[in-house]
Amino acid sequence: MLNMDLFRNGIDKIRADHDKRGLEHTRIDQVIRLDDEWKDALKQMEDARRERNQAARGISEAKKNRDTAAADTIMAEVKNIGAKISQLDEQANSLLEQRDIIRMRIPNILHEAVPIGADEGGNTQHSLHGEKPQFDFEPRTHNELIEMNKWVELERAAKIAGSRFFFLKGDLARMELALQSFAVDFIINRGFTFVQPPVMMNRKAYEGVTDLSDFETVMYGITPDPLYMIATSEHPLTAMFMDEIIEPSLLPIKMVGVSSCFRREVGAHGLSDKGIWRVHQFTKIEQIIICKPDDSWQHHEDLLDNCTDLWDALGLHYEVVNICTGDMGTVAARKYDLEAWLPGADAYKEIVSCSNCTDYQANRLSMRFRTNEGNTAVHTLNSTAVATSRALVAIMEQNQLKDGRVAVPECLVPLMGGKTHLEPCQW
RNA sequence: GCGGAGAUCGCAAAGUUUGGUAUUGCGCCGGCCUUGAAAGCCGGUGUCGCUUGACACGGGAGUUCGAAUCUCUCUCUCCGCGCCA
Repeated sequence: MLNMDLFRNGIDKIRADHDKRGLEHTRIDQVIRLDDEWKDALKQMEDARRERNQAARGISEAKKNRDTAAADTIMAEVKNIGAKISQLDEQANSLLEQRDIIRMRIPNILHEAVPIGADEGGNTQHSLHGEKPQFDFEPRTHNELIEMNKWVELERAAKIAGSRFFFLKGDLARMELALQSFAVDFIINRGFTFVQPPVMMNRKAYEGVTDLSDFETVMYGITPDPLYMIATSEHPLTAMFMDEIIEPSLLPIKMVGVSSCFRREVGAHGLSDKGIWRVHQFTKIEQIIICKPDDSWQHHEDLLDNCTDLWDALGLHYEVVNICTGDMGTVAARKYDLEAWLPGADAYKEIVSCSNCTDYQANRLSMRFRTNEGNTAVHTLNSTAVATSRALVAIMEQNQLKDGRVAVPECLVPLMGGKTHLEPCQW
């Protein structure tokens, strides 16, 4: 959510950003109009309240002087003022609520370096890492590999949970655990604190960190308690400091989280989504930074460096993509994706997303720190380190051998008891 | 799940019995003093509107001219009991 000050004193910035995104200005105008109406209503209500307060003081004074008659006179005068106040109060609250419902839907101000484009076709390449693996045989898709090696059970998972769930088995499951451990250690070594979050959140906290439409398409709600399963540990870790004034000496707060992630994936279809690429539940290691506004763009680059160093260590071939205006979404001001080469699919596909959300989440969550000029909203950043299911897909496809086995990335071998290749599961 | 105690400005506390419009200490910021610093003294230090103001004592509702204070309700924390990986 954008700060109201920007609507009152920096409206040109918002309009320019909408132009860049190709959006109509309707919502901006609505927010400004509702803000003016709210201020009028607020003023009226405050006048009425002031009247009431003065009367109350008069009564207090009169009673102290044992002047019951004077007290009764004033009480009779202000008898009905309460009803008037609550009516004005209701009106003001309603206007404020309307204003902020619309304000919540206005996207963040983009960084100037964000390329302009209508959709993902407008994304630009930032850098290319590693080399495309060459095969002297026809490379298999990860779906073929998990089936021939019996590493994943989709049908039995569908039987007990539903489609897009999976059992991981044998060496592939073991490598999943090794990946978690490797990624967490890797990010800890960059000065991040390891944090394991709750995997459910209440509605209020969740509205602070995500696009409202996600409640319909992404999040699982819980019965009977009004909670939501987290779609990523970004959400609890960012909302962790909700409603707090953070000690400046604590900033920047750097966290690496690991959690199961739950996504409904409503509307997602397609052959390329078969297998474990797009699923309802997966594990993700996530980097989070909460910092002062002046530092956030440097931190954004640092997060990306952590990612590229980590994926370089895994020895995989991928490109870094600069996300364009049309592909950006509401919350981020700038976003890099890592896209891994999948020889089976003959395409680069998303494995990491690295965002600077500036003060957009912090405004909604009311997360601030002290400065000489008063309390100021912090900036929040998040980046995948590794989403294990997708990392497994990339490793399987890029490291596959002619016989269908898969070479374990060197950095993971010590975490797999010295095992250098994934062997088929017996059943 | 049961019983008890609690939630007051960044932190710590008073005020709640008896309703009259939020106080103190620490921390932080600024000023005075000083060669500089500390100490000391003075002022400031939640939110919104900004011109005098309004709001804020965990959230919401109620009683009242007026609620931190009384009533109801929800949430969370602590202690004890029960259950449990």
